[in-house]
Amino acid sequence: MKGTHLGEFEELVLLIIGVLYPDAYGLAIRNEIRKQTGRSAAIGAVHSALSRLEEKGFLKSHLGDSTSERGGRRKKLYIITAEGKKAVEHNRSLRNLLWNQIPDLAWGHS
Amino acid sequence: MKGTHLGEFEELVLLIIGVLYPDAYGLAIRNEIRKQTGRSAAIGAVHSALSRLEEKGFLKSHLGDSTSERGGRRKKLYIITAEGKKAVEHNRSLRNLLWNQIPDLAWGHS
DNA sequence: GGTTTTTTCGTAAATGTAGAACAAATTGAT
DNA sequence: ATCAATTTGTTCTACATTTACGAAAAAACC
Repeated sequence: MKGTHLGEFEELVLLIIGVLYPDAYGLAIRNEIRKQTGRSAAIGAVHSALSRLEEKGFLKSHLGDSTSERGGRRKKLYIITAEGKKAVEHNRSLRNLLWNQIPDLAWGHS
Repeated sequence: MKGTHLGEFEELVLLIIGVLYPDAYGLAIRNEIRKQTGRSAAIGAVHSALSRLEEKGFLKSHLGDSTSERGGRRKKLYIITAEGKKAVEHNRSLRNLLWNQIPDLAWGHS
């Protein structure tokens, strides 16, 4: 499955980076995940997902300006690549396709 | 992450089971995945996802009729539970929420 | 017994989780 | 001005869960 698919957490991170554009970096992503989903991801989890996504070509990174205000290391900012967009859209349309083929009866058995 | 989240492949399997209702079982699921997505999943991968989904309470299984025609073991048929439905819908609405917050500019950098 | 269909089992690889260790930038004290 | 303390952020290391693959075992029919 290497390199080809988007894991569940990876996809979440990719979407969050879109929401945060253009100021998406590790800690901000972690905070936005908590804010939007209530899920508390460890910082290491976020960064390892980021590395994998960049390896796969779904993200690109660059260092932020050094003109920060209050101390702290420079941010590593991430943006979505064309490949990343394609992957997210592919997932989205596939799920919609399947969703529409599911008969009402299939839902909700106890 | 145990028990709480729906992995990427697990979610796909869950949707396919809906599409196949009420005749979803291991091999049929494998074939439908190939048909709908072009992705060729190993039979073992499908069954291990099924086991986990059932453990998590997202699926329920029962053995199919023994009135088969040509030899072959009895099928283990799967249907989605109310919990399973809830999980899929939760994922769906969360993604839509995020999707709608992504500005156009965020997409498609090379 | 032999064949067919399907599930179960064992092992390996990729992804997800977690937090400590390390690094760089600012602040404040001397 | 220099240096330690603080703050903010990333990298590293270890382990758990999920996904992948295919051989082996089961069950049904001839």
